[in-house]
Amino acid sequence: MKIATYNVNGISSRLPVLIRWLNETSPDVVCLQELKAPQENFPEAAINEAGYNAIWHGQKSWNGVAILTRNLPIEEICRILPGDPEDSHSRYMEAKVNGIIVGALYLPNGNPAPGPKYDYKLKWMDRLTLRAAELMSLDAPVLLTGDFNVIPTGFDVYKPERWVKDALFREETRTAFERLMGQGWTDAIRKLYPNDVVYTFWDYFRNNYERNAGLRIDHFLLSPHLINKLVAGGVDRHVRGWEKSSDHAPVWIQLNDVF
DNA sequence: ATGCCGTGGAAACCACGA
Repeated sequence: MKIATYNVNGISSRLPVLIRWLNETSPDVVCLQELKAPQENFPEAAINEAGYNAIWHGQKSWNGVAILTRNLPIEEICRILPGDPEDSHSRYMEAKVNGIIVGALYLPNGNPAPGPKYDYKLKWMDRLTLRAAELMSLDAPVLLTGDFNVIPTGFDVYKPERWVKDALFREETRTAFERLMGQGWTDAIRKLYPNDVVYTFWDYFRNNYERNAGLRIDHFLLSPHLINKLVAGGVDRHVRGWEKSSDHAPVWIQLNDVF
């Protein structure tokens, strides 16, 4: 089973690129972030026509997440991250697909830091860590994936010294991420490529993609049950070079789907 | 060190992203 994550940066503007990539790579499960569309404007017909079922949680202007599957039923578990009834952002969906619990997330950016947006990010990470602990305690195959807006280490960014005060890389962010990982999650892409520079995002300006001045912020966290099922993974880097591309590239893993 | 680009929504600029 091939599972992918893709921050599309606006599904309306990205639809041709998304469909082209789906046709080219045929992932079985796709988690999308930054739909930037209200619930009623999700292009369900076009997604269905490409061969995918979808559940989504939209929001006007910002955020928005979706889970797509090809020939697999989706059993929705929830569409908000538990822990804060005041939080109105569409940033989390959870569903069971093919026996795996998939937590699909768009973690807050948090800039400028410090400030209220950074406080929100850290609180959101605390809530995610609580939910992740609950999922871990189920002793079931669980996958947390999406745009984490966290650069785990200095090896995951071009010129880390420029990012030490940024919400994606500052010490509190990395500490919070390490606390989550300490529950026993495995960073699938880093496990597959322990010694390679891997980026999943390149800013639109300053020819960052052409210069490979990127970040690795889109991740797959595997619960222990899935570690031995991981057979491959990578970044569909070339998609970032297409016309009208997102600033993120799709990232994917392949799991040996015997349960 | 920086929003230089891109998107959406409202309004012909601004918020937001990372």
